[in-house]
Amino acid sequence: METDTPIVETESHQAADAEDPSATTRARILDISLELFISQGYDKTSLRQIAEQLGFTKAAIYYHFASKADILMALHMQLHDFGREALASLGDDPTPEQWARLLDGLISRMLQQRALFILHERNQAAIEELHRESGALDHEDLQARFRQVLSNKELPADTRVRMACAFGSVMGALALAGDVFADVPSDTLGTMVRSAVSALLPYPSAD
Amino acid sequence: METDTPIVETESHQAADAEDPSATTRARILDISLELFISQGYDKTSLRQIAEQLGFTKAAIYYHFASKADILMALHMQLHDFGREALASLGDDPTPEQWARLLDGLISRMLQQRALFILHERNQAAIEELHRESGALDHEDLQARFRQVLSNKELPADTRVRMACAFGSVMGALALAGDVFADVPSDTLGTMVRSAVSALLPYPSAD
DNA sequence: GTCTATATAGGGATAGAC
DNA sequence: GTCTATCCCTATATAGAC
Repeated sequence: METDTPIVETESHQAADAEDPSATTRARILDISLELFISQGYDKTSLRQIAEQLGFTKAAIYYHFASKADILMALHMQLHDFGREALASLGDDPTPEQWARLLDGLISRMLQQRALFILHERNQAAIEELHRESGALDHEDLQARFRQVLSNKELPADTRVRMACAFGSVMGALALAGDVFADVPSDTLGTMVRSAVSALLPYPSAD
Repeated sequence: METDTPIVETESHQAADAEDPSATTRARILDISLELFISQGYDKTSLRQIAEQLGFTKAAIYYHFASKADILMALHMQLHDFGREALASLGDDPTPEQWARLLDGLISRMLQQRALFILHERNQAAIEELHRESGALDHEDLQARFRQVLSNKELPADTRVRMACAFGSVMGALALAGDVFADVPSDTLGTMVRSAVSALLPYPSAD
């Protein structure tokens, strides 16, 4: 399956400086879970299986996470933080120009974090359930924000569709990076996708 | 969730002329399953739940399908047939021009059948497992064919990336049709997506 | 063709020893 | 922080009545 390029990067080690063993274990759990959740799906992945790859048993995981859903939530939050930060620069109804610039600036970091995006694409149902159960905590969600931007009726329909296509282009390339595009260096791929985005949303770049 | 536009169209009623009750029930099972597999995911959807919506019980489903996986397989085959037919016109290593034309001709039918595409996007893991277990029966798979086309090293990398972006654009619009783009008529949406594809792969259309 | 009842298995989660 | 043992629940699938 993923024999060529590893999809999973090292996780952002939360608040751990270097040697905190518990944080390291936590990160290992997230790493392995991310990989399994992508390749097998969240539901088909059992805690027993995760524990097996870690080298210890199912129950040990409960020391680090309250539940299986909690692991998914932690991974979800990594993407959420990524998106929150990215969308912060956008107003309530961004212009397609702003949208193009946003994608342009994000692409290389999206490529680095592509496992998180693929996780979401392939486990939307599980993540939606997560939201339902958590009640919308403080959870102004990324996806909701995303839909809001693309729903903006101030913009002509064809522009909104182009914005969706631009995002779809990025996701399409992302999904194939390290697989069909394993031969293309990440930087190069980023440049090419940026070119595609500007072909879809042809606005002059000011600076 | 899907309160606005129903994602699921009426299924192709296999070999049933009109009144064959068993074929109708079969189609109903597929309809309901498709809807549930998309909204909840394949794994989280139980046969009990499907039967509930049908108005009878779990065991009755086994009269029409040998297993739960069989239902997914039937749905998968609908997309497979769609794709087989579509890709038939392509040679082994199509030019980007042929690719653009293919997408162009396919978009409106893809929009009609978008539930099948979304099913695949959101249940890739389950479908891959299906393939593993079925052994590759006669199964020259759609996805493999797809990767093959985009892996063609005869083409420059940027062209291949553009082809992937074009497909991603279609999928991106597809995923949002009836949701964010519920206000855009299907025909109009199709036209806009076609325009996006030709912006990504700008080749003159001959006929 | 649809039902009830049941066999069987596996997963999530908890308790408590070390 | 990791282990064993166990509880409880739900799911697939089968057998057999109607």
